[in-house]
Amino acid sequence: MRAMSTIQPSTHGGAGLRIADDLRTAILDGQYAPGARIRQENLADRYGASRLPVREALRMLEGEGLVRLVANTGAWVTHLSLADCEEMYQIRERIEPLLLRYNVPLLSDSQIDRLDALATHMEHGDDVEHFLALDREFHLGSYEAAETTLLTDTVHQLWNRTQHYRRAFMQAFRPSDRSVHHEHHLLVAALRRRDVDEAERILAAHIRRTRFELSRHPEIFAD
Amino acid sequence: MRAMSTIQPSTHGGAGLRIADDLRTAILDGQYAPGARIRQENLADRYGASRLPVREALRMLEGEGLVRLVANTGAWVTHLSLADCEEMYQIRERIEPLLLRYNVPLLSDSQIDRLDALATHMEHGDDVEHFLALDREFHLGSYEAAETTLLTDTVHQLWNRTQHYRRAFMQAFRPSDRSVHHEHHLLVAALRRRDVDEAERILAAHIRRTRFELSRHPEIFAD
DNA sequence: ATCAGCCATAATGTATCCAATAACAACTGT
DNA sequence: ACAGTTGTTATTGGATACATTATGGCTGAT
Repeated sequence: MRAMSTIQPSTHGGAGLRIADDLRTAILDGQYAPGARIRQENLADRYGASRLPVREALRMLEGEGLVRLVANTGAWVTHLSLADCEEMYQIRERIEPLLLRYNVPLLSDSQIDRLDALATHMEHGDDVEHFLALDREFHLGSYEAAETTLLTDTVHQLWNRTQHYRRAFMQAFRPSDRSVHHEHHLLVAALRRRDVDEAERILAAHIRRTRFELSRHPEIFAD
Repeated sequence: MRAMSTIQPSTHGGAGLRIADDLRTAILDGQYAPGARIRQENLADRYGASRLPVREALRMLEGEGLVRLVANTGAWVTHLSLADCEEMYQIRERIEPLLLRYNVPLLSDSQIDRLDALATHMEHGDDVEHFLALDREFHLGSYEAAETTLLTDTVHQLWNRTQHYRRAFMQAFRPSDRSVHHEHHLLVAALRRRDVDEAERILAAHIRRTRFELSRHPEIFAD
């Protein structure tokens, strides 16, 4: 009846998934802040569906760590503590190099060219959202060649779960430090040489350095 | 009508969770083989509930990777390929040492005593199920001291997702090789010395060796 | 005899309705 | 005035009923 604006339920059997996809995007875009309450009925009529597929969507996103569900109480966008976030960065530091290792021999020259262009493009321009998008595209792009499934999914989830705090950090501090870009270019160079071990080292250091920077600004995680 | 034996629905608001816990246990116990179809209605009247909480439970287990859901089609116990399993072992090889690192300084002497006893107990006795349970208790027990959340959960999930293939491997081959036990004892010794780096190395090697053994028996993953 | 297409059946997806829980506010008693 | 309690309301949890989709068997034609 209402909210038929967005989409008509022409396709049966994927409502929960569609809602989950949309809600995920909304959370990652920052339209929902961590800790924000999610009301089932709101989503239900926003998507012109009943609360049932909404609940399924929430369960899916709970599995991805983006949403926290409490029985008989409600749903909230997951809120991370600094300790949680550091944990995730430590995990990333260990498994992203592994994922990169899978990819190094498989990345095409043109894919590497694209990464190069992204790294360069990222250096110029001062819009936070733009930087976040390019940075994400750069790193996840370097993982696109291999057909790993679980590993790729895990890394994507880690990026999603920390997305908001990356944004908060960038918005608050806009580091003048150019290390990020140097590391990106070094990484591209190592990829060109197909130097797996060095690529792993650079990436691990890149993530570790980011973790240190985050740790120095615990106020981002203040409730 | 039946199955009111187990629990009366006195508690409102946790049915999905209860079903998920039960089903998870059943899958890990081997009562459901990988690839087995899961019928919503079956579970529904087994647990004396409607299909609705069953679906929630399935979504939860899907998030944990134990179940695969296809829209309009059904649910199956997740089936892993050898490549998938190797991926998981490679991830384990990288992050379990990290989790162990968190724990080494926090494990109490009595906890280490218990690990020691488990390692010894595991050596004698030839029941596969018993070995699996003790091995799991040993390793996950060595991760119980730290209050890491995401990392601990991830490791538990990896253990759960590979549980069936560990069982299949042990049932099929019962390795006469005693390396497992030597590694366990070496690990306990390193923990006693609070030698973090060495403990990490031993654990990584332990997991890596297991991965190699698995790789030599692809027939376990034959459909 | 084999394969394509159709139909019947069984299982899943969704909406609506009702029950139960929890948060909140007003009230009463000390 | 304050705290404990009770009632009210908004929100979530679950069951039943119905729509929709996939699947397996059957029929018929080539």
